[in-house]
Amino acid sequence: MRTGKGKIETCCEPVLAVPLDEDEAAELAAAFKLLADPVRLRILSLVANAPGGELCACDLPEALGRSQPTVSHHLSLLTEAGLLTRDQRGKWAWFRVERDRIAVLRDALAVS
Amino acid sequence: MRTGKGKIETCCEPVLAVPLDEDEAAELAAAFKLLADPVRLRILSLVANAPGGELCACDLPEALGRSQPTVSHHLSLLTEAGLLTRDQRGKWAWFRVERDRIAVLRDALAVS
DNA sequence: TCGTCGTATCGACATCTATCGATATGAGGA
DNA sequence: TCCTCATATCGATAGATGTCGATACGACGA
Repeated sequence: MRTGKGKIETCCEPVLAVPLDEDEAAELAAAFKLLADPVRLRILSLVANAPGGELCACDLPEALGRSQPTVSHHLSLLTEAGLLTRDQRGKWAWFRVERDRIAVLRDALAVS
Repeated sequence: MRTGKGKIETCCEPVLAVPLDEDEAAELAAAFKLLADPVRLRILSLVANAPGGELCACDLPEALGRSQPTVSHHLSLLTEAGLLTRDQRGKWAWFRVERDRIAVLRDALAVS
């Protein structure tokens, strides 16, 4: 059974260019599910726009108005999927956006 | 309170280019939620690749392996959001993909 | 005015998930 | 070896949602 977790694969023909079979659809849907949450979108946005392109996890609970466990949960999902990469430095965890992964999802929505 | 329903707006700065505020994030998340389901992705894919770019709702329950009420439910969501347009012809409802709307979501994932 | 058939709505249910408090883990520093 | 603090995990809960059977609606044809 499908869990919705795990890395986003190179993945999937463009939705509008090729008929998707069940498995491709499930995989793509699991990927978009990660973008289907406002907290996760803001995490991606905050990290991408942080100075140097990286952000410390410690800044997020306040920036997002969510508890530390909640933030940690979302960071895990995004990192598992490969949309973020984690760099542990001493006590702090720093995150970067993996733009190639985002591009995969973007390309799946190719219009022409 | 936000329902997640209703039309996708012109909507939203690119996630990676501009820090999203809460409202923008909620709106974008609601939009991606529509793509976060395998049945809806397959509907979009099947309609987009149908001859003439349109498909009769009557073909979908069998093609998707879902009940007629379930298909109807998903068609409603996609149409409400403006990702599909409906054309009633006699007893049959025909659907087209609104590619401009898809492009809005695609552009929100602009990488560079 | 029926009957048929495509589609929509309703009600119910199981599953999923975002959330948080409490607690565990683990790395540094004293 | 403690204490501190950043982060992860656990357990519980409330709300969302995908699904279907039953039923209502509505257009067409006889």
